[in-house]
Amino acid sequence: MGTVQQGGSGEQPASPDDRLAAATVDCALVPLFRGRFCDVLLPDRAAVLFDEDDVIYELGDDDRVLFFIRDGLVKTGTITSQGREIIYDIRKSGDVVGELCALESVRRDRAVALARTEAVAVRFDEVVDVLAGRPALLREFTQVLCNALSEAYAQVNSLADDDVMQRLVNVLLNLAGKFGRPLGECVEIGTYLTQEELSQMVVARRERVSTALNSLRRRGIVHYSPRGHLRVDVARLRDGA
Amino acid sequence: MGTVQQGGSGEQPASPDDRLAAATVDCALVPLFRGRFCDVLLPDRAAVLFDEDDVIYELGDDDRVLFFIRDGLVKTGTITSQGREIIYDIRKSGDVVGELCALESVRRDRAVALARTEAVAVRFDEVVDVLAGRPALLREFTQVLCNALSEAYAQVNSLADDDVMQRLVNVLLNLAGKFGRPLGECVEIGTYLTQEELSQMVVARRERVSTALNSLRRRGIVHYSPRGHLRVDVARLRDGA
DNA sequence: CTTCCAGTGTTACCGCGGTAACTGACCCGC
DNA sequence: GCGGGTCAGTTACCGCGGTAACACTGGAAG
Repeated sequence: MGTVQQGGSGEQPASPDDRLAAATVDCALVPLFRGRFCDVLLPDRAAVLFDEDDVIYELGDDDRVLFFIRDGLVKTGTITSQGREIIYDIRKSGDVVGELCALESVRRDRAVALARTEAVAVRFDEVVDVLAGRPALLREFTQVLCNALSEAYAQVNSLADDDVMQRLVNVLLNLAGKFGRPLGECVEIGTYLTQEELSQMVVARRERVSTALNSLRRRGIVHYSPRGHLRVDVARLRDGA
Repeated sequence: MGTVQQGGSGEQPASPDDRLAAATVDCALVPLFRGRFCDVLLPDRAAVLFDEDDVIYELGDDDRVLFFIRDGLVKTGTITSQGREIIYDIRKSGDVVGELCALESVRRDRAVALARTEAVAVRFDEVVDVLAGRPALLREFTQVLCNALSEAYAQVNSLADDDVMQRLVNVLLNLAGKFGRPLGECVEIGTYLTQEELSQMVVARRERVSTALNSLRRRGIVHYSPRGHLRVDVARLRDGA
């Protein structure tokens, strides 16, 4: 369940120039590393490695720890009392995971690596200590929380008045925004997700997502690219709904 | 839409002793005033008065302001693209409202007074300034955000695998926990909510909530008290679901 | 008193989507 | 090659809950 490695080095390039370049790219892409969060909080810390399907934390765990993703892909979600898995969000390099631990000692969500992931674990107490006295960082951290809250509310709204097709469209647009690379008319979603996983984001049966997806394919709005990656026509997706 | 009155005084008792007593009661009851938040942030500020049905802030507003409720009752929620109103939460004396404004300049939720409400408005910037350097307050504020997030996720879970009856039971248990006063075997929910409002919390049609509620009444789990207030048998409600 | 209306209670209809039960494609290890 | 496992695609059935269209009540306003 995750191998400890020495912080700072790891899979980063070795030479100072390379490291600077990598850092610049990171900071351009990501919300939390941008505001010097990494500079203040993360240097000289042990990173943890997770393989695909490794559980980062589980429902009911009582570690009050946040994970700052250096590299990789993580799903956050839960398993309902009836055993149904739901995915709240998918997070990538530069995002935080586990922010809900600020609430109580026992976790009400879970996080699982969807690919090999390198993350830095920081105790909630330490985060608070660092945040106090650094208004800029505090602002950023608050934004992270509010962003999650806002997306959760959006999910509730969507469940309230969208049908499965519309919810799927929402999920695809989100994914295209987060993981999309432009590719001709379309945007290719750079991460492979099974229909099962898609359906857990849509909150519907896999079968429904399958037929909805094929309906979009028949209309030429969605394509499968070679390695099973989805290619979506964002414009038509957006006004088709 | 809200009358400005001089902060600190208002409807509070005048003598020092009375004010201390009132403060003690407040602090015993409520999450945010408890931790000296009020002492640091709220003295000498103008309070705003809202009548029933006054809008505190609306979808699309761009004021980045949090409201600390001194007294009253406020619903937060939204109106979906299809015109359906949804209630995310109901907040009372001691709670904060408008925390989502940390995210962007335009509000994605709305808040409406359900009863005469007295609240202190504080710009988000100021909140950040006060929070910086006060870890205890920072912790509390983070808790407020995480609590909202956690409840939003719970709502998603509930929408994913509970039927209307179970969702209604959840809502009633929440209300009993927040606004309940013990009364014999039962707990009386101290605030009057129309079935329409209940249905907006349950996220279902009013008609369904009406029949579900009466089903609970016939089973003796829920009663109407004189002024239309609900009296619920928390124990049976909990294990009935 | 009567009128009006917000809130409540109920019921028939029907469509969306969960359930179940398959088939088929592809990949991996033996 | 063959068998097993994971993922994808499809369809018939049927139940929950949205829709619509009512009737009833109590309080407020005239």
